[in-house]
Amino acid sequence: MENIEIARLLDETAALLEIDAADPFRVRSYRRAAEAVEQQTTRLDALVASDSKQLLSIPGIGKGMAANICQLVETGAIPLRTELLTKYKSTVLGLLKLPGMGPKTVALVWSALGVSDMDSLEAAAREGKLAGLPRMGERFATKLLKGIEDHRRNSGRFRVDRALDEAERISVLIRAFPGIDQITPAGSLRRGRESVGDLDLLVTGPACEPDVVAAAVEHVATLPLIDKLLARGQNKVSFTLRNNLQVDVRLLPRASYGAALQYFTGSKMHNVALRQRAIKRGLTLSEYALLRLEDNIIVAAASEEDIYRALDLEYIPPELRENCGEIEAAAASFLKAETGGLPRLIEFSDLCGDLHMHTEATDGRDTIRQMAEAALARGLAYIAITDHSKNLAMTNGLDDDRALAHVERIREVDRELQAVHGGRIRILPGIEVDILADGSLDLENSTLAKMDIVVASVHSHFNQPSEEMTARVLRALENPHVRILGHPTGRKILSREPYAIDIEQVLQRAGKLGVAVEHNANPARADLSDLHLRRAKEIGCKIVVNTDAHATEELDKMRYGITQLRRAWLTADDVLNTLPTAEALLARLRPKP
DNA sequence: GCCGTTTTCGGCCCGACTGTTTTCAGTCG
Repeated sequence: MENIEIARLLDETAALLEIDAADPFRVRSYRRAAEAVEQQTTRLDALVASDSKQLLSIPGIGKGMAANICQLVETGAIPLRTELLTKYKSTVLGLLKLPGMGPKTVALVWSALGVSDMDSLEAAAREGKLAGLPRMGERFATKLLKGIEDHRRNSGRFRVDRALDEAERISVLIRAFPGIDQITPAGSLRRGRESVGDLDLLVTGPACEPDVVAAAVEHVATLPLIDKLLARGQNKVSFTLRNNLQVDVRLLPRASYGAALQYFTGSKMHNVALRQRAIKRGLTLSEYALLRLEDNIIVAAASEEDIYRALDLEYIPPELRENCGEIEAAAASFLKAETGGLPRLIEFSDLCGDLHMHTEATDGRDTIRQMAEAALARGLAYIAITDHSKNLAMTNGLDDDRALAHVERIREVDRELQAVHGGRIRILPGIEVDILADGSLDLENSTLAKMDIVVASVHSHFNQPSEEMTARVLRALENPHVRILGHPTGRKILSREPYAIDIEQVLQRAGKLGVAVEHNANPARADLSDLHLRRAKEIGCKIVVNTDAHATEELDKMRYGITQLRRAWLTADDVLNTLPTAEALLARLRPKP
């Protein structure tokens, strides 16, 4: 059983307990355990089999929860969850996803009307049956029906690049109001998640001071791109766009901007842990300020740095704020401890090369030269041109003859550009070969021998048995010409479909063989999640972050990749294409046979 | 159910908004 599945079942148990009006702190402990499980880089089912006592070393997991996890792994069920499901149908959990429907309300419609799923809730609302219940007037029913409609239309999350585009579009409109200095996207977007559920925008400037903020709020609440206005308070406006992305805008005075930024960046669990830390120090942290409890004196509020420092912590980069060890590490850094401190995370400027891109020779749009010059303009020192091989016929993939001719062209352009740019950009000849069903590659080894960079990729992951696909990749890694495993999981970030490949096995093998594992920086296809990347680092895999660019402007996608590497706690030393020259990089990859 | 410079019991994060409440519970982030 995958960790994500264990986490899901623990989280469901928490939701059911909540509907059952259980002790809220017990509910919280199940939630906390679910979060902790989701963050683990090693598989808990393996841990249960080998040494289940190790579960207790995970923060948030005590004796009771460890027993739950053991039973779950061994029998596939948590007794408490099973018991609650005899009382409530599992479809009630879906009701919690509707706006305005929390555990109390779900329990109420269940006990009063026998409503246990979305269809019957919708019917009850339409027939006016909700009106007899406390706190459920006509407006509640209207809102609920809209919520059900929206949920059916679009209940998914948004890709980070799309959310960033929307943030920019909205920011331009808000900035048109006089007295707005700064607009910062917060929430999961600032933490660098690959998808976001909603968009948090924090706004500050003279127009956001308490005595004048009403006018700015009015400006935001009447923006032309608003589809539905959801809420409007003294300094907050919530709305949805036509694509159903929810946007929360908060207008805040300069003096408390740091506290607000910290608060709304989250994550929730990070904030909870931080506030617990504050209380232990006689302080209290809110979105307005860090206050001393005894006399309400403001200790810090204007900047995030001030707040972390006042809590005896080194500044924690947003990407790490998931409450999975960053607070302990920041405390160690603050105390200048020898070990266990925060790492200096990789930055965009650390990257020196991109080893996976396509040209017009196959399904790319631009030429070898254009790609190289675009890379140079972005500060890179080397690239590999890795067009598709023949098996991908729809991309005009290269057969052996064309691939060999392409190598010659690449070397020729490399020589030309060395003359023009004095060797500031190098182009390595390469190929992205397809891994066939039997694990062989679709070009001759004699062809691959001419390439500096051979990226092996599986291009049809889905609807295939996992064992077969895993075996296929492992066999391909045995080919000594392969130096990079291309987008190994082939996953789609917005669908939660299970991976077609056993990542653990593949990473283990890749690490042993010294094959680089590429992290594809295209946000639509971020192939290794941050957790997989952490695991890859633990195993000692050589990690390469690439764009798989099909046009010059796609090289900019490297920024998303960097964010995700930072989320995985990676430093420049963990990533191979931070090495300054092509020669240094090639020396660290598996030697050519 | 977890946890411990408040250790084996008694705590456990904070504030705003909504609807319909005439004083606040429930939801949300």
